Amino acid sequence: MAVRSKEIAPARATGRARAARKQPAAGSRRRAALASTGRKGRTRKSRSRADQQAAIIAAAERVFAGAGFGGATMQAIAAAAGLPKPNLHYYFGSKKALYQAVLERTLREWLAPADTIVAEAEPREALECYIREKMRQSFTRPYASRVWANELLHGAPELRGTLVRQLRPLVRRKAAVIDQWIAQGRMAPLDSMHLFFTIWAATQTYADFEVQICTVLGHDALDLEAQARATQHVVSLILRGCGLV
Amino acid sequence: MAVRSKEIAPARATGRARAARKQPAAGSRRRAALASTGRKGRTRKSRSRADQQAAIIAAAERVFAGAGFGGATMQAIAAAAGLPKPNLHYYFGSKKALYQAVLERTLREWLAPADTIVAEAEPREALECYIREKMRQSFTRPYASRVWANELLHGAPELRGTLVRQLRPLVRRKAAVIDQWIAQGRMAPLDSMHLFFTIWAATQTYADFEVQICTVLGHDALDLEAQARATQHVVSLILRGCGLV
DNA sequence: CCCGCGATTGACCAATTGGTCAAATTTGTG
DNA sequence: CACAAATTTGACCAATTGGTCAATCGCGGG
Repeated sequence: MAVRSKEIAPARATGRARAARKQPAAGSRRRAALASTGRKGRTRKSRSRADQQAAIIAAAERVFAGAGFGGATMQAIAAAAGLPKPNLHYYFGSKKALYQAVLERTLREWLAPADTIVAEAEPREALECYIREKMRQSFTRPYASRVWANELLHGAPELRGTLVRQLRPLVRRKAAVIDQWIAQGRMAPLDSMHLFFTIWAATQTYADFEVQICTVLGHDALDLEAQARATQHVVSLILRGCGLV
Repeated sequence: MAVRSKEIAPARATGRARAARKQPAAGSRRRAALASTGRKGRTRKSRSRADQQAAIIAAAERVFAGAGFGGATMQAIAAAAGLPKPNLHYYFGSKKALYQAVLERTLREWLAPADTIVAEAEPREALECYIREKMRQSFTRPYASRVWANELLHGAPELRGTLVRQLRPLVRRKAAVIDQWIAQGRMAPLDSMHLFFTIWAATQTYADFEVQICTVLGHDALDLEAQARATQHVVSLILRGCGLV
């Protein structure tokens, strides 16, 4: 039943024509953004665009976190954002592009807390601050953490480059700071890069595997008190593990 | 060659009849399994069946780990197992059932290492042994860990019940042992349940987020030496964190 | 007041997906 | 050997999915 009467509709606009049409949209988006920052006041138009994009990204983050890239549907994201599906394509072109926009936003937040780790700081204070900030992120933005975790879990096909270009150099820099502290005898000798892996794991587990933790603890969700308790546990366990009393 | 003399077979078995037809298969499967254990020797048939199922589960584990439940396709699993797609349905009925079979297998391995944590044991030795076993699992069966992680990440829709019925009681029992050790002054005071969360996180991160770790370390994969180094790091950090020198 | 352009939308594909079926083929057994 | 049950397989289907498109809407500038 393969052959049908479809042999009539041939070349029309297919393939690369789409991409060509889509790029202009992206172009004008960038233009609009520039205009809103540079010119007198953000016009209603560009503001609406930025808002719309932010709303879509927020909705997409929730849906991707809940179902993974493969399990999420543009339909579901559109519904979560309260928009018809073609709007998503209007703003982001494709599912993958939208996904990357979500990941990009996450990366920035993910890297930020490491700022506290600098050679001039006091080791104990710097690490405690870093861990607390990571814990705070896990509790306040669990969806972002889950999208990130999901991507890594599946081999990070969309951001291998980013890991190499941004995460890796950052970690090496921060690990050097810790090595310096160790050399000065200010903390126990340990593998500084692995220390980061452990801190990430110990903190993000509260976002990524929240169900497991809540189930084991017998809570419905982690209230502020439970969050404080978890934070205190992670901080003291790791600080003691680092020989920082 | 497609349409043929099929117009003869009409209303026959359709709709709910399917499920009915599939159940018998499952029934006979169980029967066969019993026969193979109870009777003289495993017959060629039942062994073949068990082998086939094991092969399918192994293939499914890889594919689910790499793409999540939503991203994995029965086609891909069939290809990975070297079988035509209908065979998967013959053995497991549906994608979800196959997924649950994979999860079930994982759970058993997941729970096993905790056996070392008993009141009679020496805290330091028991915990070290537990952590090392968890690390070993991460390195030898990363796909299983990822399937499990993926499921938790997305809210564990398929195994909430299992978490409540099996994981939770187990953890409570083991946490009680640790609390006892703490009460006896044999290790630093800390929250025993959260200690488990941290150990799980710190160990499984090497399976779940392997890409991230390899990228940061600049390795292609973690060779035996790197594995030993990671294990040593986690063991000593956590033991020191527990006040076990 | 109207014009132009970006934003919105419903209707619509082609491709893929999970799942089915009936016809073969293999296997164990009386 | 013959028969029935178990297994394998290619062809097929309905539903869903990512993505498209032409028609429309609405607002700000002339």
